[in-house]
Amino acid sequence: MLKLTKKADYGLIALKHLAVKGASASAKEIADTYQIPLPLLSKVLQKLAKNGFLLSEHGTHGGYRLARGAWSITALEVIRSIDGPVFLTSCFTGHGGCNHLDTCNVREPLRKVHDGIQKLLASISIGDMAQDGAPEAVECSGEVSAPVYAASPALPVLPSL
Amino acid sequence: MLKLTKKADYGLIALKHLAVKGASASAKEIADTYQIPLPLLSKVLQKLAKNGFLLSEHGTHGGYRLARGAWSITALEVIRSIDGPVFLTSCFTGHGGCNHLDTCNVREPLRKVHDGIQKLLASISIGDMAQDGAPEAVECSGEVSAPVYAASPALPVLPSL
DNA sequence: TCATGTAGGACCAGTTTAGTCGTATATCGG
DNA sequence: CCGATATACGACTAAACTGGTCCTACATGA
Repeated sequence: MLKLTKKADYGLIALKHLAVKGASASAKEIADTYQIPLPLLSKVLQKLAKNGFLLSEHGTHGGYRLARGAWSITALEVIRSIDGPVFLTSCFTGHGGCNHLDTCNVREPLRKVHDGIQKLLASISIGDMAQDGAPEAVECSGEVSAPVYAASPALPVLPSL
Repeated sequence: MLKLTKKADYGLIALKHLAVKGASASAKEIADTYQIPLPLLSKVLQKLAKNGFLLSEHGTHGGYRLARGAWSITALEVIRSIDGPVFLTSCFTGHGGCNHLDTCNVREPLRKVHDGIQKLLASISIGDMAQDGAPEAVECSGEVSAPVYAASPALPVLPSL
């Protein structure tokens, strides 16, 4: 089905909210604003905090705020942080999930698509989303073997795959 | 998790197999070659046949063969035919799955990613995959004919998006 | 007629998703 | 200190999806 989970969606929503606001916000505030179940959003935020995207503050006027610059957080990182590794097929899990490596005939072509999707996700940052305008970086040429993606100003370092 | 289902995977494998072989093949042949459970592959092939990608032939020497030129079948079509519509988020299902359209702040940015992925998938055809790194160790039944595609010209079908 | 093939519905176990609940803990305003 | 407000986190559940099996019906060629 190739779709994002709601958790990842919620994570992106929350991060963009914080980026736009430019200050800290409580989970409740975000949950109320976007009609997200509070306990569910809390878990997402906790995971984002644990992975270094957010700083959390307890107490009466606590909440979350961005731990890094919005431009340095990519959608790929966020999704991977919440949903785990992003794979186009189970072949790419690395731990030999594919039992017929010698016979499979679609792995290499699919890897190209896979890489393209990753680049695409890595080319959009929370900062891009926060200014709501088109990053217009998302330009996809038809040629997969030679994809030309105009990357965001500063393409951040990807965590090791 | 953003990953392809095995069914879609199997569909692509089968289509590429048929494109490379250039002749018809039975579900059993394909299933044996790639270690795919036969009944599962059968369902995928039936769906592909019903959607106009394959022609089926009953009987002793029956099987499936491509109904269209390999270069005119895109990965996007195949995946969509097997797994249903491809959506990045549930917001894009069209039938108003998203209940807070006015407040959601990530829809437009995500739509760009969504479109990019669709273009990427639409830019790869079975023909592309068939001529990719072809291991050519395909030594199935009898003849090893030079792969001849129905549609000769390299006509990269560009997405209309 | 029989082996071999497709067509397709019913069923099932395991996993994932989305979400709830309960409880512990930290911080601030009184 | 007290209590309101916040995060932290594990256990639990219902529903959906995935991957797969089983069974029957039907078509075709030798």
